[in-house]
Amino acid sequence: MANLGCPLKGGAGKRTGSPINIGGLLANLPLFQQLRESEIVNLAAAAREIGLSKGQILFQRGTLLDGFYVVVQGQVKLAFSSPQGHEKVVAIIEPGQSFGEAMMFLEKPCPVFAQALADTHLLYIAKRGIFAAIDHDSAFARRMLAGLSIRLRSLIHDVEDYSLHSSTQRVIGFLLHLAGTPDSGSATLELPTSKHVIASRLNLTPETLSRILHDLSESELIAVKGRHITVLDMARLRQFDDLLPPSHPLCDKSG
Amino acid sequence: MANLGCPLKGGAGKRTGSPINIGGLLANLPLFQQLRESEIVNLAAAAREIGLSKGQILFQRGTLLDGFYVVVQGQVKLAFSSPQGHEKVVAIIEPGQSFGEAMMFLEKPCPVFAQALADTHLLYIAKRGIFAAIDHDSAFARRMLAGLSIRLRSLIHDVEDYSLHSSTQRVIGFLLHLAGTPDSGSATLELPTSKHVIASRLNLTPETLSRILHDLSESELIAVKGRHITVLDMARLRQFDDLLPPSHPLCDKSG
DNA sequence: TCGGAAGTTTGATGTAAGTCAAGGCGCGCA
DNA sequence: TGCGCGCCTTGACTTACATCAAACTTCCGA
Repeated sequence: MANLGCPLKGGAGKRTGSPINIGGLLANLPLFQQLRESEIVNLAAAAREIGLSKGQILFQRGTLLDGFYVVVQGQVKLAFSSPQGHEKVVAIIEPGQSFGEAMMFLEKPCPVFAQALADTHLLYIAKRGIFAAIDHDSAFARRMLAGLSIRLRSLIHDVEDYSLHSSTQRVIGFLLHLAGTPDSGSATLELPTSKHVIASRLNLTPETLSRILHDLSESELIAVKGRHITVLDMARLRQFDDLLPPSHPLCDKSG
Repeated sequence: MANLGCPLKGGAGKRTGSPINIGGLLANLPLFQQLRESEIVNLAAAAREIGLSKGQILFQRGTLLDGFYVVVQGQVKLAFSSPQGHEKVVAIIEPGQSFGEAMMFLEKPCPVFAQALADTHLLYIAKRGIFAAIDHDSAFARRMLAGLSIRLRSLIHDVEDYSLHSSTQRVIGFLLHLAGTPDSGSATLELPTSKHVIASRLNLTPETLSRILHDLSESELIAVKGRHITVLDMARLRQFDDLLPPSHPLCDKSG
């Protein structure tokens, strides 16, 4: 097991104010937790640091990725934009999460663009490092496969959400997700970014999101204070989700 | 390179009328094309044949998959159903294509169910066979990763389609996809299954699909005869796609 | 402390697509 | 040959959500 505190220095001197420990960061990531120290060293050699300031574009749609990215600090959004200037956020990447693996393996133009939502600190890991790790260690290959599978499953979840659930149900799902484990009682949470971005992530307009949060407040299911939201009763909020459709008696074929 | 015509017989005698050559089938699949013959033999040992009749359910949502499936003949749909009895088709799997890999790697309940759209002949390949191949051959692992990446990319495409394109645009995209390569002139195509299923795949109701096809016919962009559709002018149909949004001048911020 | 830009809310209105309900068409089967 | 049953189409109506426009809030920098 790689020593998390090992004093590896990232490649040659990069443009970093603080001399950050690339190996240590890598070893902390879920994907790389079980790598041997020597393998971490190799990966670190294929990695470099990237700093982005808020709003900066990392890559545009159509870019060929020769590696993938890990967020160390900050936040990155993946989105596509329509010719009409509309924008749809596909994912919000938080520290510890990675993105771009699939497009790295595919060697096809990336269908989304990536933009920093805040000042952000990334690691870029070149393809060769990953391929070496795969060749070295089939367990690593399996973990990589599991990683992509998780991504796939969450995309399928999104598709289900968009096609089968109402906008209110999507918002509730999102809130429950943010609130995390507590199955009942109240929970408090903080929206990870602006409501504008979250609305897009949920496939709705800021106006609609605002109205839905308002309605949920009126029903005393949640309390909203800026980005701070309190779920007053997890169980009741979850029910509300199931409760909505019946009000529109659609294909109830019972006779 | 594996001999496509090699006289491998599938494991012990299965419930097959025709004694089908599992090894040969496997060797033909994109995923397994570059495997050595010995590896094909191993995979074949982990595989078995499955026959489904039209309408039969292969597995329900929530099933744990201990392997994945390859369609040899026929057609399988992957879909989820809402509590209200609605159904959303995620994918239509054609001969030569596979499904279930991601959920096999994840070891989590499958979020969709699988149902045969026609009498269908499948191969089931147990996890152990794939894991052995991965351990044996890192190039195979890479191909598996590329395979999942393709799947991921096409799901992202779906998400883009659902969130950014109108229903007419989605239908046009689908038709262009089916029509294939010809960049201009006319092309003829056959819908792969009933309009009901295709509508669901495109996230719209049968009524809406019917109306859209009608409108496209009226505009003399296509001609519809049952499941048989002729795209009269590929280029013009593609344009129509771009042409639609301007008719609804939305966020054009030019002064 | 003020000013102003960005983010958010609220209200009035529009519309794409869904729903409901008949009716037509094609096709297998008697 | 004609009957009956799915599949598809057509029309009238509904609705969830988007759009447009304007006011309000927050927060930061001068």
